[in-house]
Amino acid sequence: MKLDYSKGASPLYYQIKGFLEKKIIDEEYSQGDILPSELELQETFNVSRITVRQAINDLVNEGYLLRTRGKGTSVIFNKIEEPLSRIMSFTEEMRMKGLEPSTKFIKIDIVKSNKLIAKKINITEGEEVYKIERLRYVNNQPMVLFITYLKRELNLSLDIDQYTGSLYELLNEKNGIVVSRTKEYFEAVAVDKDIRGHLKIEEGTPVLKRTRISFDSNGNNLEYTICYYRADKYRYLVEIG
Amino acid sequence: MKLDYSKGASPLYYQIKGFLEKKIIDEEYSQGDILPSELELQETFNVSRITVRQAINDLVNEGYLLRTRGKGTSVIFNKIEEPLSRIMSFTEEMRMKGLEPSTKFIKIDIVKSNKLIAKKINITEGEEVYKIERLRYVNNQPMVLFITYLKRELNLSLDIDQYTGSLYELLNEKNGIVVSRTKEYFEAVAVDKDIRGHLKIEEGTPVLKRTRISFDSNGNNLEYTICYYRADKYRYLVEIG
DNA sequence: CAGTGGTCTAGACCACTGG
DNA sequence: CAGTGGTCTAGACCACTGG
Repeated sequence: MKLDYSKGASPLYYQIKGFLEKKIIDEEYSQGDILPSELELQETFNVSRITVRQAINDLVNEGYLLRTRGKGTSVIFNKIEEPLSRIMSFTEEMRMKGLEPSTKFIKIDIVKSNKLIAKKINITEGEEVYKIERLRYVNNQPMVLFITYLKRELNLSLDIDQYTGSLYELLNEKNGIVVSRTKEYFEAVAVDKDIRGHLKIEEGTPVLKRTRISFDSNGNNLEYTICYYRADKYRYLVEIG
Repeated sequence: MKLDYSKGASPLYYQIKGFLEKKIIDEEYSQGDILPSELELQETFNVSRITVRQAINDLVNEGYLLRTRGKGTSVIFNKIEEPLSRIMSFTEEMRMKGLEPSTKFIKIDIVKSNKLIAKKINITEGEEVYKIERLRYVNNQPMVLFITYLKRELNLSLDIDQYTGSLYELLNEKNGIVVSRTKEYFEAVAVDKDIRGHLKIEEGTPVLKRTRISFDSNGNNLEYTICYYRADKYRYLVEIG
């Protein structure tokens, strides 16, 4: 196998990683299979052992591979079928299921933070924050109401047409922010008349409440969101490990 | 700094990792701080750069550190306050909060699997499985009802006294099984009279239903558990990233 | 025993950061 | 510019696995 040594090409280990990753996803190597040994891979690609190991290490850390001394490196699972735990937006999640979500009700305001909000996004009580409310539909049925608080320093547009799609995509494009860690709480609750109205549910219908705090890659918490899901239409999937 | 070079000692990189980890947890290095450079650490410990990097890489992968070329390696967060996403049993979780859970109602049976159970733990419909029901209390209040299905091949004891503590700890001790990946669904539901009775709640009280499939390190799914949480007493925390 | 991954050394050149 | 982490080489010895 020839690697690309030209200027500007990806690092060698990265090319090897991609080569192996593709074989795993294509199931040329499938669950339980033993990969070629490090020595074989060294000879195949004509690189040093450390370079091979760097490629394999990455795949181990991403949950594809398991190394066992004396035995070899085997495939734990094939990612396409069983994705790893990651941070996914509602939009992404629905698209993965082949559904296109729409947004029916949007409000964006600048409000003074109360004690709870201030604590959640690490500002002083009373400081102004953005409050965005979005009601998201799938297949013409209300699915979830999001109430999001964001730091004022993000300098967001007050044009509601900006907020019809994924908020995470927007933050990424406009502010270069990547959400890299979240903390989420799950509760089952009864909700008030206002929220019932938005979700079109009867009194007494249980609602899944999810509260999320997000952090960017520098560890700054930037978002506090409360989500109310119609529990009869939706269940929330989390994968860990 | 002197490392332990005696026979049977931990690897050098592991000792260095522990040294750095301790300083992070003790907040000698706290959020945002820049660690000593790789060169400095090499000299401090009198090891090669690769050894230093191996220690740092582990800490990066565990979410403690962030490397930036040209700048240095900085602390993203201090684990004690904000634990990473990991798989935790109910017992562990409560102990972390300083509470000791107890188990009030236990039943273990061998039953024939229906279609759903068979699919979830990857066996043929009708094959026998263990069904374990456990009602867990905290502070003398019912908190959660677990209904767990496990593969027959695990050869479990039918002695209910075995199941008063953490099931995961038991599987680890008796069968050498480590749960390394899970898939969990969250829903808000209303529950039947039976479950309401166990949880001591009124009709109409929303309940948080959590469904979990666990996989061991070889990717075998071994457990299917349905959990009903008293939503008024409990909220479930998930951390990702 | 041969083969595997685990650990480690002593170097090298590079791209990026900040002053 | 000096200092940082990113990539890479060519070796070495080791512990563990399975036949």
